[in-house]
Amino acid sequence: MVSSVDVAKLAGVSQATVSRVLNNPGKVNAETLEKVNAAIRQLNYRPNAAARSLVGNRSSGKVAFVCGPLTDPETADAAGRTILYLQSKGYTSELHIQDAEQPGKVFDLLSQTQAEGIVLGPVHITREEMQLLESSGVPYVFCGQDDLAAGSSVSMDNVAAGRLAAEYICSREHRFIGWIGGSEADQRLLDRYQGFMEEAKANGAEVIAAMGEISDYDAVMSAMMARKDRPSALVAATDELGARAIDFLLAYGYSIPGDIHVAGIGNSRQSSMNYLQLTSIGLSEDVDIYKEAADRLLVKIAGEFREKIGSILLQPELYQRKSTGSIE
Amino acid sequence: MVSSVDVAKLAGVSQATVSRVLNNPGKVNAETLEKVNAAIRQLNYRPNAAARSLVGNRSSGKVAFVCGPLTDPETADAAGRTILYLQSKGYTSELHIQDAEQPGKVFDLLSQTQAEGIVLGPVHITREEMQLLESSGVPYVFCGQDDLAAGSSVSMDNVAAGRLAAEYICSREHRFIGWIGGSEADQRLLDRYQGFMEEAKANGAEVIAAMGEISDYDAVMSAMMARKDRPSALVAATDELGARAIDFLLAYGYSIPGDIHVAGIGNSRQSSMNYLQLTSIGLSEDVDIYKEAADRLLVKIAGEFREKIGSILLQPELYQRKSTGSIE
DNA sequence: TTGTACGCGTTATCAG
DNA sequence: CTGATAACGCGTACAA
Repeated sequence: MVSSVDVAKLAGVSQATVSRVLNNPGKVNAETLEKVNAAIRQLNYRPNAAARSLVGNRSSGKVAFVCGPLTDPETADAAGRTILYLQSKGYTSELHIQDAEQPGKVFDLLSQTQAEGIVLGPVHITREEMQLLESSGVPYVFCGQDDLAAGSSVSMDNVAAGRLAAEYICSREHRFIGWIGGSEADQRLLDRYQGFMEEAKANGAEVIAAMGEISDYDAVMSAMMARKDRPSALVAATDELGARAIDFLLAYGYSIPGDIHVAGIGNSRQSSMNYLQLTSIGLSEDVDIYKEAADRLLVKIAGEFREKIGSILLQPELYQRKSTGSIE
Repeated sequence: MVSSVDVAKLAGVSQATVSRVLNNPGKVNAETLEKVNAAIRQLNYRPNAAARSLVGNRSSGKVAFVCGPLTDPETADAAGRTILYLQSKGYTSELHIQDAEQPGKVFDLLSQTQAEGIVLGPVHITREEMQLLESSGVPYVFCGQDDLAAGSSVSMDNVAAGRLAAEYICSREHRFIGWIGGSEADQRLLDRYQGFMEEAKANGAEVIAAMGEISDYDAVMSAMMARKDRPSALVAATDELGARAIDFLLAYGYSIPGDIHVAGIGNSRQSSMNYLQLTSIGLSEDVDIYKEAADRLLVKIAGEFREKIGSILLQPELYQRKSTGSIE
């Protein structure tokens, strides 16, 4: 590694002068400045950020964002918004993606991060990993799912969303309902499932639940639709799963909503597309929980005291679209 | 900031012992270990990563990925795949998103990065910024667009894709064709546009081109479809733009492909969804240019010599789907 | 097993 | 305007 000392040697000046050229070019003789810059170019010198932040005791300017695979448009949107917002605040984000096969691994790399704070998106996290995170002392914020501990989180009320979905579907006279649950490793989905089952049971509806990884998706759908008492409506735990359900159903010759109704949860951008028109339970597009979460994290980072910042739990609403027979 | 010295003081040991507790707990007396750990907890101590990397002169284990907004599913997919793959190789990725309003800003933060290498996805980069990047000495790889300089890149042949799109559409007897170009700040799109125009002209077709930011999308589409000689087919520079075009057309009462044909470029996952069925020119889903690009970057990082690694330019193929009247 | 002492690359404070 | 020199927080020989 080429250091400022090397540059200084080549330029025939002291290391301090090199430092000045970098930080206070105005306070340096034009002639020496040129000499030093030439040496910098010649050696391909890059100041070492680690050393810089060490002496300056300045912040690393880095934040970590943890989430699931970006193939889910909702997740991608979450990551994109958060990172872009943090960038505008001068922070660089590192993205940690949880792999369905080794969900815990993401926290290993995370523990080695020099990020000043962590935004936890929709990921699966065990109590134990929470403990580790908590004890690490790094400020963190949950976004999209409730905080298991009593930290701070900004999220839609996932249980309520599940309940609302069941309530709506039952009000449409469906008695046999399919639930497409997605990965069991996602706390959001479990919450939604819980709310959904509660309300469905209260309404006397029968639910056929299918949980599973996205990779088995076709098998899950086939198994559900092959039954004699096939459901008249499908509720998916996310819009992406709902979209995939529609994709599957179309491939198998079903018409929607003619043959079967489909609804999702999340009210993502794609759900409102005219070619999809997926009824969904979620938050308004105006609500930016990611910006909110990022702001909270920045407050935590800045705060000398580890203040308790309460959680925000937003109530979801119903967005009726064509996939459940409603004309918008 | 609480340092290992503070911990040492509180625990009544030397700083070196604290360091050992952290890195070699086995080589420390169980009793002292407990004492030190208690102090660590009490003070909420976190080792300073900057200092750590400074002394160890160890690699940062970080790679930067630069791309456009993740709202484009293709981009999100690119980022997700790359990051996940790099994670499996033990690297942490920082994600730099180019903002359409300040395209150059992303390189500012990038230049301060401690990353060992950079993957440049679909972004707009000026010659000047390329120079800066090149002279910084950080290994980099282009992915998804050709390298402006003669570095190394892994990409679909975007010009060929545009040409193929034009060739196909013209073969379907369309004479008035609309081109939805997206942002002018994306080199990929400009390449595709160039190829498209060449081939369209060669076939004697008339093209109405609409470039513009995604935010003006509705206006662009309205302007195009309001013309008396409205196009009978639309070709979009990306599948995402194609999907949006279809969304717009459906909202305005058009039927696809009945009233108008639509094609995209990229062959993204969403284009093959049954609810969208967007004809597209692109690479097979099997081809993982991101893994390939990441591998090349890792070779560059590892290599003592800055070897010249040639570029890969993959030839796109046509994927006919319902949006151009083809039954798959 | 533990402590001492040094150096990593940089910035900042002094003298000169 | 420039050059020594002292930190910054940590890992690690080496000595005890």
